[in-house]
Amino acid sequence: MVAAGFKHTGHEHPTPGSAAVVDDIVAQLAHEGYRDTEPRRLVIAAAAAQGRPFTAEELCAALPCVGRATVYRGLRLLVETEHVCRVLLEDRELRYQLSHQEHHHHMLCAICGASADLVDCNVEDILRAAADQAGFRMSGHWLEVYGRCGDCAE
Amino acid sequence: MVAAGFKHTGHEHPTPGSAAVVDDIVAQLAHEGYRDTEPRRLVIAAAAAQGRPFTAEELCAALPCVGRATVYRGLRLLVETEHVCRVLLEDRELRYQLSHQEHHHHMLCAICGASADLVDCNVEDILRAAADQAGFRMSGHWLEVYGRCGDCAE
DNA sequence: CCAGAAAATGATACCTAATATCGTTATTTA
DNA sequence: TAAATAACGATATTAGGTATCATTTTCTGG
Repeated sequence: MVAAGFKHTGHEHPTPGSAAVVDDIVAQLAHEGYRDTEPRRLVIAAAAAQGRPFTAEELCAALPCVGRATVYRGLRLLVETEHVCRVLLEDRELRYQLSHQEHHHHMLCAICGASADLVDCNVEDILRAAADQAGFRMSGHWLEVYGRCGDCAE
Repeated sequence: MVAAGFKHTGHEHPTPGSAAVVDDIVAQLAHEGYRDTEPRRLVIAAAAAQGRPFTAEELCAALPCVGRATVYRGLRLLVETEHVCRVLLEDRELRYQLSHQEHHHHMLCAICGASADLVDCNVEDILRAAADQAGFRMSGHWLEVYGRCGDCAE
């Protein structure tokens, strides 16, 4: 999963995939006033269990005992609270992924669907400067990078 | 439309909005084997008449005499032949715009919806380098920049 | 610990954007 | 100018996601 040569910084969860991740996120949500519910925990656990970016529908399928609307609501909440980030495939399919970093972008493998976080690339500054040149004040951006991961590059 | 300080390079169409733009594109399409049809011309003309990025539905509404499917097909063809580019809003709404450049990105105004082309920003190189670091071979990317245009910055 | 307030849930209806189907029409070209 | 085929358009269908709302669960304060 973790490609060689990239770093993790801050905002880490305990050993990914473990129940501790769920507890951790639930605790942070509680701190913001969101209740600790069983369906919500299931959504978080399922999200954490995915090896790579997943769709909302995949999560629904993985959680037949949780209502569709609840899965979608759960994902939305996790995105808003920045525990999950959204990634956009080349065909505009929307996928989700547990977030490990503050702010970052993704490299997505077109073959196997794996993702790697791109950190410490100062794209923002360059974009802001380019925007300035066009007379715009930049407030946000959407960036995805596509390619092949080391394993699929053959 | 054209914000101060950005350039147009290559792949230009004649005076935007004019019938010449339509003839120009139709001619290029003909060269690639696509037929010159009335509905297709209407789609191109309508696209060229838009002042800012537009949705497929907006074009359908602007062309009540052209079938929905034809509008969508026409747009798809124009995107494939790179006469039209797709832009993605922050809410993932897909819009289209006549393309004026070879390859470029867009700055989108969150207030008025205007767009400006970002050219000559060497983001690609930086991304490719960052991808390399993550062990990925980059093949493409999706980038949109959001903010406020000069007029809406107040 | 219990009751009430509020939040969350889940079944389902609905919506929107887009594609697929397929018989008909228009455009080429030989 | 006729045959081949590309394109069209009406419509059905799909996919992804949101809205509704009655019911259930969670939390809080007494």
